[in-house]
Amino acid sequence: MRKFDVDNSGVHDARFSENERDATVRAALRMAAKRENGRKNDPQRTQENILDVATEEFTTHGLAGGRVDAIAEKTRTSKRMIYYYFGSKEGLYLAVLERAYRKIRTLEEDLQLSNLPPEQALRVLISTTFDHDETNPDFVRLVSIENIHHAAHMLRSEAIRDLNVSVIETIAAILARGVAAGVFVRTADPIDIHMLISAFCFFRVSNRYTFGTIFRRDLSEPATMERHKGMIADAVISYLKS
Amino acid sequence: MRKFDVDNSGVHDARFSENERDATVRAALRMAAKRENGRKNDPQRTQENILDVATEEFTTHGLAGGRVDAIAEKTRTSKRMIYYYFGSKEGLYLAVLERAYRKIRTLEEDLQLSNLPPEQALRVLISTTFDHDETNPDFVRLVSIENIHHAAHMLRSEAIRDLNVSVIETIAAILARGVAAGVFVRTADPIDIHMLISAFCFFRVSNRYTFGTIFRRDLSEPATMERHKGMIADAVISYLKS
DNA sequence: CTTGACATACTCACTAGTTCGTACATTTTA
DNA sequence: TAAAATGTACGAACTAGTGAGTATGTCAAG
Repeated sequence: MRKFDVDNSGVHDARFSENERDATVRAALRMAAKRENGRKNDPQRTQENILDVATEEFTTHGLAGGRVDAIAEKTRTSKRMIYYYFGSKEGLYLAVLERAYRKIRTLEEDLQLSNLPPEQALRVLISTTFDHDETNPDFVRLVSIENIHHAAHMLRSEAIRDLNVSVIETIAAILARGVAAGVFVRTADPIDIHMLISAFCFFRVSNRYTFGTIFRRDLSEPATMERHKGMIADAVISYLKS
Repeated sequence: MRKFDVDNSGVHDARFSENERDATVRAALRMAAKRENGRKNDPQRTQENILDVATEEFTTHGLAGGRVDAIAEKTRTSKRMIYYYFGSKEGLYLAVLERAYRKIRTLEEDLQLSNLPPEQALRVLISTTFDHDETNPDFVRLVSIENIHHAAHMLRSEAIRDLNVSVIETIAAILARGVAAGVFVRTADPIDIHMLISAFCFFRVSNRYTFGTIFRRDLSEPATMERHKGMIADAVISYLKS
């Protein structure tokens, strides 16, 4: 039997209150002791398990292509539980999407860029964005899927919308400092710059298969990755300096 | 009897060979005359009609999300005809994909760039790519969908694979001329440059909805478009000059 | 510290509706 | 009249979702 680690750090913040979490942690410890005999009630683990499997299913087959039955089969639990916890296929998909976004927020949060010189700060930011997309293909695919569906589910989730805004502020600050210091000569819109960076990093992952097929090039090769990382950074910076 | 061949050598070639096109044009004219009374056999028009509707359906709902019955209802004809001509839902999807690619090839074919100075040639090429993605959101969406399906259908179609290669040759020539003339100082890989350009142009369209939702910005606004077009061109050129 | 009532977590089997695909009949064209 | 093109109706399989009952854990009262 497979064991699932119940690590999930920030995940339950939204769904469970502090009190409830304590209760659940205690419960989990109790559970851990007598794991091998018959049924155990472990809602947290069950939900995480469902979300893990659902993420895999939706990212490989899309929302419409993903099968609830297929998800159910791969979980430790049953289809009935999926509906018990998430209400519907769409509800499950939304939960998957939100969890993916939440996971990212924690990563993006602290990057001490304000004490670095502007150009270096920007390079670090670009490198971070690049690595982020590279190491989170699931997230990239979910966003692609969302776009096919006209971002319909995203619209319903404020949690997701009020995200990325901090990145823009970070970029705006770097650009302002750069111009003030005379390192950058161009005054650019921070959202545009974010898009220039994000487009390249995202595309490398989202279009990996078609691009790879057409040009017979493996974009996940380390050497290619490093070259691309350098290229996007140089392109953005030379743009701001020209 | 079914017209659809398993190896589909017959269907697509026949539909687009020069000889038959003339024949069909003549037929179409004949048809046009007596359009209002009862059923007319017009296979070409029927197929085109199905492909138009199917493109719309697949680009809005994806491959799995697209419904054959929905397509059939919106056509001038019946579901039976879809299977008669395309064999299966996947066959139809593949035909849609191939037609989209074919449409693009004709557009990309002749761009007389070799007699323009390198920098200007590159600007024209970038502008063309930009406009292309902008005016062909269907194509962009189909490619996105293909990536979700790991480019599985693209692999089966050589027609599609042997495309874009000409763009690379064009870029390679421009870069070589630029370096020779001393306008560009950096020797870059043409495929990388193509990716830098394509990523931005593609992303603007493919991620229009999520990006628009998060940053509350309409990417299809003319002013925004022009600014972006200038930005990607400047970024690429300043990169090559640095 | 036991009991039993209650809430939560969970199981099993089932269904209503959808969806791709086809058998069969018919009409048009060459 | 043969072959190609088309319309109608239907079915088998799949798929999202549910009804109804069971197990487990909690907690308060005896």
